[in-house]
This record gives sequence, structure tokens and C-alpha cells, in this order.
Amino acid sequence: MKKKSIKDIAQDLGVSKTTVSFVLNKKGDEKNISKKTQKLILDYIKEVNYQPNQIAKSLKNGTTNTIGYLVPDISNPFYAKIGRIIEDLLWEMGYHLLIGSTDEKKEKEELLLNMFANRQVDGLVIASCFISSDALESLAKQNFPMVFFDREDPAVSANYILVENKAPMKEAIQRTIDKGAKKIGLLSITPDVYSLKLRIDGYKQALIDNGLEQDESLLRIVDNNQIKESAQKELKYLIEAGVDVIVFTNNQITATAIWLMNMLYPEKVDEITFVSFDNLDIFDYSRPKVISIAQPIDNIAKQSVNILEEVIRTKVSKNTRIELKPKLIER
Amino acid sequence: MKKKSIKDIAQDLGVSKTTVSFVLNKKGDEKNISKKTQKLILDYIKEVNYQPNQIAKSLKNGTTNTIGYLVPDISNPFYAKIGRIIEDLLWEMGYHLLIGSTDEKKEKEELLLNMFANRQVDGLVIASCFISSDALESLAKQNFPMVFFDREDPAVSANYILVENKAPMKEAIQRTIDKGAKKIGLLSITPDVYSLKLRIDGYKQALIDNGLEQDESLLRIVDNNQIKESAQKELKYLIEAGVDVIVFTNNQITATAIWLMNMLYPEKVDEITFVSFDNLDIFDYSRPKVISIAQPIDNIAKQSVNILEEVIRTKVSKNTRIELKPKLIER
DNA sequence: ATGAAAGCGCTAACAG
DNA sequence: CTGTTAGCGCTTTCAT
Repeated sequence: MKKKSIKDIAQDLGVSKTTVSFVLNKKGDEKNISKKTQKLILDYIKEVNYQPNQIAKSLKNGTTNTIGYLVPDISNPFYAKIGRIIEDLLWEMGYHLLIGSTDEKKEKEELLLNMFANRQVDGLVIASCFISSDALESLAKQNFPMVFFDREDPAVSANYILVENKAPMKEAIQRTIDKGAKKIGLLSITPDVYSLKLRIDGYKQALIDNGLEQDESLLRIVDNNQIKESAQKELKYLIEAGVDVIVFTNNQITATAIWLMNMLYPEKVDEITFVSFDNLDIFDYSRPKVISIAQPIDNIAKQSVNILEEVIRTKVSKNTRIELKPKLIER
Repeated sequence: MKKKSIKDIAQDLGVSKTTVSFVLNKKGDEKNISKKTQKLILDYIKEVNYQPNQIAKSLKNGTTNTIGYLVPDISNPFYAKIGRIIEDLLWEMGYHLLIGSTDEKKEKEELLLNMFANRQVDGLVIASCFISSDALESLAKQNFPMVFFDREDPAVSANYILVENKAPMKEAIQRTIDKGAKKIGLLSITPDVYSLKLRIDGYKQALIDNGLEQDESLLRIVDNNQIKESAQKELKYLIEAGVDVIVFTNNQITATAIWLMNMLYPEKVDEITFVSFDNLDIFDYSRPKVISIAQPIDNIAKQSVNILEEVIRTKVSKNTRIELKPKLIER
């Protein structure tokens, strides 16, 4: 039993494709198709379990009801969770998610971007490191519905769903200072993304505001290409420098550091406090103690979908920039 | 500058659509298109940045170069990681991933399944709880390329990529017995999936083989609808029963239990050993100590893609059943 | 109340 | 060496 098309159905029933199409799209009454014919068709549809070919529909309509979700790595819990929520929200609206991981590689991002556009996704939710790339610019010029989250290129105006970086980071560090922290180090992956720079600014500001020593050597940058090895070295530096607090700019580096601490300095896990931008469930019980800045994942997803839906519907992009407030979790 | 189609290009250049199409598909030489015409077209293509409409291509060819990835929850690290690897492997082959989370809901799974099929995905990688559902049966009957992983319905023959359950579970528990464990409890989510049953069988077998007391009350099942509350109650039971080892049937319940232990029984974290089917990175340094059975994620992904590719290419499904060996991680 | 026919963008067999 | 044409499955205008 091969798949039936509208044409087959029409032939089998001795009616025209048009009639079938009208009935299928619930325009039977509107188009004055007799009740009898409608029932005939509907019954047959069920009987043969007719499934419309969405590709043909898409070609005709110019829409696919598919949204592209482009992130550095879909297996990163942050992107996976947001992806999941977006998937659910879109599902309600009859949309599907096509995913792509860019690995923060420009070339891959551009290829994926083009593939997505060619595949006629109706819109794009994207965490890009290369917002000013040719591919994105060209899409922007075509007024392609897009919303950017997590990352921003301040030089490019677009729809952004972001989270405050500097102030919350400063505030979190302030808590540790209030509790007596004196020597505060920072460990970050290479801040080639704007938001990471802002988080580091928050760190610096906290030190300045409290008149703490501005020791540039306590600001350690990890080599992204060999995170574990490099983090180990930098962590060692900070530990030996005698810091009582270490600040991290994202959850990945925090998790790595927790692991390293437990492996290499188990005797020190209760002497040091971690501050992490981005939360992870394990922070609830991991040692060292972690004060974290939790991004409002639900809200990021919700706003992204909202804006995207609006742009698709109205066909006008207003370059909305939304900055959400993260939540400080003390432990 | 709106998007150009092949027709536009042909008109602009005063050649026919066919010629353009041939050149685009690198059949220029084969079809004896003059070098000059080829260059003319290729140059123009670049100039206007022509992007072929994949939807039209798909309609014509009957293939979309898209694979559906259907899992209970894409934000679960296990599925997210496998998804990521599959994405990469497929990318090499020119395929893309359409994702769907079923939430283990039959209705949602069937809807997604149909949507995917209608959208003409070329194949499906799926971790389903309802392998014997109508929707799946109907696809199977149409010889639709599918490969199942993680979960099996022994009553349905299909392409399965699985991991051994019973023996590894038994073996992991054996290690704890060798080290002196006497009273071994088990905590599991409701084992409505076949593999969970096998894991529990492994637990029982380990007890039998070692002549340990078969106390059915030490086998605690958590209510899936309120995991945290239920797990807390069951964990309490086991702790009070004085177990020295607790066995878990998947990583989710292990993670929950680790969290609960640290929250509620911090004084006991070093007195009890956990055995977990499924590994998580945090087990490296979490307390209680966790002996885990790590699923070979890379291999699962690789084999799934292999089989799927073969089925798509040969158009014949051989109902291959591959059982991979997990890796015991002692800590 | 229903049908014929054009067309979405692309491919490819067939004709010159 | 290149062009004409039919057709993938669907929608929709216009005609009857």
C-alpha cells in the first residue's frame, strides 16, 4: 500500500483534486461542497490514512513551518534546555525545529546558515559568534526573520534576547566580599564573545568598588582549545596565589574547575568559594560551594519565540533588544 | 535584491533552465556544455549569490537530506550528546537533523512521527517507548528507513542499536560485593521500558549468585510523575534499612539521589556506595562514590548512522540488532 | 456544487 | 551543444 496523493484520492473517488483539497483544508463549507461529497472524502481519507506531503505544500506556500535553531553546541546543557523549551513552544504553534551546532566555527556557521535558509526555514533562533558575518548580513538584508540570543554584537542591530552581565556579576562577587573575601581570582575561557567581556568587567568593577587590590595576574584566561589542561595550570596558579574566591565566566569552566579541585586539591574544597556565571544543577551540592548567576532559561526561550513569531507574522523586524535579569543563587 | 531562481538566471543569461541546472549540478562536462557557457553561468551564480531552493529539489527528487531524531527529551544529556554526534556524522554526509521530544507521551510521539514522515525526512533515529504503535508499524510497513536505539520492544523486529544491560549491571554490583557489600538496595524509576527491566534482572542475579538475602523490599520503585518527592521517600527507606550499596537503573535517578544524599544525609555520603547504570561527568567527584556503567555514546551514534545510511542507500532493511558493550567505571 | 488549469522551483528524458 | 517539456504534490483562481 503505497502513499496516496490528492490526485489518487480524487481519481479513486471520481472527484477533482480541487474538491479534495478544499475538503482537506476544511474549506468544504466555505466552498459549498455538498455534505455528501465531504463525508465521502473525509471517510476515504481516514480509511487510507492520507498524509499530505508537506514538501509540496511548502513549495506552493513558501513556508515550511520549520524554524532553525543554530547554536555552538546542542549538547551543551544551556543550549539543550533552551532548545527543548523552544521546541515545546513552537510545537504549540505548529512549528518544528531544525538544529545545527556551529562549534563556534565561522565556516560551519555560514554553511549551516545557508543550508537553513535554502531549506526555507521560516525563521531562525541563533546564538552566533559571528553576527557580523556576510551570511547573516545577507539574510538580514532580505529581512529574514531572526532572533539572536545569548550573544550580541553591539555593532549590529537586530533582535536580541540577552541577559544582563556586568551588574549581576558584580553583585555576586559583592556577596563574597561582604562575607570577608579578600583575594579574588578569575578564570575564564577566552572572552571572544562580548558577554564574557562584560562579565569580566563586572569582576573588575567589584574589585574597584571595594578598594581591593587590582592584581591583573589573578585574571586567568584559559586556552579554549585545550580547556582541561589549560584550566588545570591556571587553577594551580590561583590556588598557589592564595585566593579565597574564584570567579568563573560560564558554567563550563566552573564545572571543569570543580572537577579539578576535587581531583587535585580535595583538601582545599572547603576553603575556597566559587562564583559562577550560569548555573548548573550540580552546584546545589558540589564543593567548593558555588554562588551562581542563573540565566532565566525559560524566559529566554519564551521571549525568543515571541519575537520570532511576531516578526514572521508582521513581516517587520523592529530590532527589539530585550535584556533579562538573571537570578542570583547563594549557597 | 530578491532571490533568483534558475528561471531568472536562465532568462538573465539568455540560456535555458536545463543548461543552468546541469551546470549547477556539475554535470556541465558530462552533458557537453561549452566551457564558455559554463563559466558564464558559474560567474553569474557567484555574482548574484544564487541559492538553490531545496524544497523544490526535494519535491522533485523525493529526498530531503534531512533525518528525524526522535527522543523522549532532547535536553537529557544522554540524548543531547548522542544527538550532537549524530548531527556531526550526518553533516559529513550532507544530512540535517530535525528533532523532536516525545516526553514519553504516546500521542505526542505519534504526531511527531507523522509530521516527520510527511515532511519527508529520509530516515529516522528514534528512542521510542511505543515501538509497537500504529504509527511506527505503518512506517515499518512502508519500509521507511528507521533505526531504534536505547530502547527495545522484543516483540518487534527492527534495526536496534542497544547496550547490554543485565550482565554489566550484575558485574558492577559484583565489584561492590567483592569489596564487602552485604546489603544492597535498588532505586529505579518505573521500569516501563524493557532495558530497565533487564537492569533490574542483573541486580537480582547478582544477589542470587552471591547467596545474598533476597529482600524484595530493598527494591524500590519511584513514581515517575513526582520523581523528587518519591525518590526522597524511597531513599529514606533504604538508608534506614541500613544498606551499604544502592543501585540505580539510570543516570537521572542517580543524580537525583546524589542531590538528596547531600541535602539530607551529608553525614552518610561516605558510608554508602552508589552503582549507576549510565554515567555522568559529575560522578567523577561526587559523593557518595559512584561506580557507573557508561554507555558507549559515540558508538551508539556511529552505529545508528551507519545502519541508517545503509538502509537508505540499499533501500532494504535487514532488521539488524546490535548490542554494544558498556564500560564499567570504578571509582 | 465542482472541475480545469496554472504555477511554486527544480530535474531530466528527449529532441533537435 | 542546448532547449523544450513534463511532472513532483499541492493550492487557488476562474470557469462552468
